[in-house]
Amino acid sequence: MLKLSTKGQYGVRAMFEIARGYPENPVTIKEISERQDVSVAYLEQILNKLRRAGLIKSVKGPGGGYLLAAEPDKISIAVILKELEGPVAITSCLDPEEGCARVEGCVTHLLWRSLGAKIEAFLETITLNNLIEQEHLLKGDRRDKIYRFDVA
Amino acid sequence: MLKLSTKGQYGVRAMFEIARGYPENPVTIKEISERQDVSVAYLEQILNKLRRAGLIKSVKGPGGGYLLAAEPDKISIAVILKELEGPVAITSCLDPEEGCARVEGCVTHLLWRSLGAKIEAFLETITLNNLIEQEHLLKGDRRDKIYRFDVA
DNA sequence: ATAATACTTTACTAATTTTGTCAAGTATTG
DNA sequence: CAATACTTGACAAAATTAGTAAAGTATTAT
Ligand code: FES
Ligand code: FES
Repeated sequence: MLKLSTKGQYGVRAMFEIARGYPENPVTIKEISERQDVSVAYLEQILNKLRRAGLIKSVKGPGGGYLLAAEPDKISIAVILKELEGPVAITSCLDPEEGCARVEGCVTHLLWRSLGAKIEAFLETITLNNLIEQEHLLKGDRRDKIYRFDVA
Repeated sequence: MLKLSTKGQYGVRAMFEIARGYPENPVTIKEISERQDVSVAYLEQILNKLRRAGLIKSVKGPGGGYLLAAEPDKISIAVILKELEGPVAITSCLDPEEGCARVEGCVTHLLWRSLGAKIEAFLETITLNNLIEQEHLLKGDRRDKIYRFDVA
């Protein structure tokens, strides 16, 4: 339950690859495709959304590619996912575009709202920079010190 | 993003109605259907799963219906949702039945795992009893004291 | 007994969402 | 001016969701 679509997952992984080129090194779709094992055509779709949202910039022509539009520690996972999958909305009653007539007096409504808020708050605390830090730890030998995103 | 299916939502709402009959008053599918606005046929499907999972008991014949199999404060939302929608698995890589070959060295994997763990932990703290408490507050006038499931 | 109540099970299907592919562009630079 | 690389929109197969339908079985009040 509570699955994330591949679009969101691939999007975060693509942003991570682009973040590795920050601040001067444009990363091509082809590179992202090879490193993250996602088709070029699908990535085009995803990166277009992210560019229109202003999260990345593109550089055309030979030597071109994608660049982060802000510092890696200023871009949260929450922002990326929201662009690709819309706001966190556990139930359609909570979706800004849908709503529900039963909200008043609905016992579960506040529960789902609270869960959504918790998820959002968590994803807002994680940035691309955290992913880069995480990678350094994964590549190093300090297994005992791996940063596990707060998992106890 | 991160939507819950209607099955899960309706399931929790149905369990809430059954909890109101605890410990001696069987609640019929028809009653649940009317109060929660879900078709009888669909509820049959949902309640069957929950019964097979041992969360509720059924009493046949006139005067029959469904009863909670345990105390309302012993049944968490997490348990209900797991029966109806399977385990929390933000990505298919985390799904016990699927897995992923890239797990080693995957930067985002721990992130999704951590998020899933947080969601699960939260849902485990909420019980049917909490929903009943919440209803009392909603019906009362103490708007200032509404229990909001921890939303700040 | 038996009729009424109420749960049980399986099968099926329409609608939606997801997960992509494809093709024909446009822009930039060496 | 050719190669590189982004850009856009249309389209479709596959999977999932959200139900409906029908034909049961079990129990009890009368
Ligand atoms: S059913 Fe929509 S808010 Fe509860
Ligand atoms: S892609 Fe499967 S674990 Fe990261």
